[in-house]
Amino acid sequence: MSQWYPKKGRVIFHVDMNSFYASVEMAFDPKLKGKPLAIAGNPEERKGIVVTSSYEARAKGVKTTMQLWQARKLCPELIVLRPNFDRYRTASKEMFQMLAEITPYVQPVSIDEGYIDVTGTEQHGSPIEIAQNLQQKISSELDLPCSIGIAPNKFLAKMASDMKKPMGITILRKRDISDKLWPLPIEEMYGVGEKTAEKLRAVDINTIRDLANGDAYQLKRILGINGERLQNRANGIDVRPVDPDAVHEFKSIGSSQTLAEDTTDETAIRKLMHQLADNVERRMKRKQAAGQSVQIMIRYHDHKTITRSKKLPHFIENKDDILHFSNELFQKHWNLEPIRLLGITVQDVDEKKNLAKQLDLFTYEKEAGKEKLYEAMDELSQKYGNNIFKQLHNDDKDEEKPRTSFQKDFLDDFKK
DNA sequence: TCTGGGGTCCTAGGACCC
DNA sequence: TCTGGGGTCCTAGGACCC
Repeated sequence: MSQWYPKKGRVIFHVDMNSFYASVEMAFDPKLKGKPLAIAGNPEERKGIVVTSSYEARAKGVKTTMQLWQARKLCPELIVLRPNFDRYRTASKEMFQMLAEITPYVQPVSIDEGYIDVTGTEQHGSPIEIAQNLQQKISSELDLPCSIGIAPNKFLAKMASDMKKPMGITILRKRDISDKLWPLPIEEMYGVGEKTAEKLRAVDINTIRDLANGDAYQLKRILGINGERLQNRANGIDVRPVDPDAVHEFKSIGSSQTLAEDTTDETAIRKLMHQLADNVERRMKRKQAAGQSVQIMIRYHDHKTITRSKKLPHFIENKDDILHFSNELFQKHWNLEPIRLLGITVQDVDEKKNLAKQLDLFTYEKEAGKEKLYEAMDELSQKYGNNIFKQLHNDDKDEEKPRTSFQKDFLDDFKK
């Protein structure tokens, strides 16, 4: 966790790749350039929705999440490709590598966008020069377009990168807010979705300016803590640091899939559960992670969706365990109606190297002595909370009683 | 005719403890 | 016997983002 204290005069970039999947395909096969292109799932399995489309397709009205048949109606010459995630991951990695050459303060937020904090990197030139060089490098070496927002904080940088696409560079200083940010309709603000926009419109807040100057008390009443946060952002206030470690602090790993058709067939359901558990296990292995809760999701024929979860007394990482607890939840909560989608997610996930540190505490005591152990536990409990020690207790319910009593002593001490 | 699949964060009620 | 207040954990659901 980087303790990068927000300070005055930060310079933050938000780098946003333009129609990323479509652009990668065009870089891969230049014959596609200049043509209306859509990346979409499989239409036969009712996943035929547009994930990304090129600007040429957008000009004809093609939009993300649109059904494929709709898109084809709007644009009969549309070229449709299935996604090639390996290609996108490779391109993404190379792009982030270029960001890392400028500064170690790189925070990826998704496969195609990220923040960097370029404060104090004058040796590379002025912020605008750095941005131009970066955009040029990504374009010439990867053949990919991007937009860059330059601002004193993350929120403004994010809004700025959205203002000029494709291949834009936009500076949004505090003094530009009134002219550039405030005129925008409220739903264009990052963090304001459909529901929040409805609520705001209902009290006659229609632009970001209205939000910035709105009644703080009223906002808190209708949006809770989020009202305060959104209003701050509308006023250009956002102290969140660019955190390079955030990418390692994942909290859940899940997999879900819509069935080819709604079903009550237990064989089909079992097969899908296996697939999902397999998928989750594979990705947990890749990340060297284990987790302590299992959640299942069931979406029924009528789109009604439920989630059911269970916190476990120990960490799990294997397919057998994932499947076992998922099945348990499923059997208990399925209402026997036809199912459209199933999902399995492992939550309370951490990298095993961190967990190993916890489990090794008692070896550590023997080697380093009690004083050192107390320090280590102090550190761990501050990071994870005291309940982490209860897990150890549950793990060793039957044997190793001394551990349990030791913990109790420790926790008593700890409270004093 | 019903928008996929991967996530994060927040809320709210009940259980439980002090 | 009923009376508070404070805090955390667990679970389910909702909103949002890409």
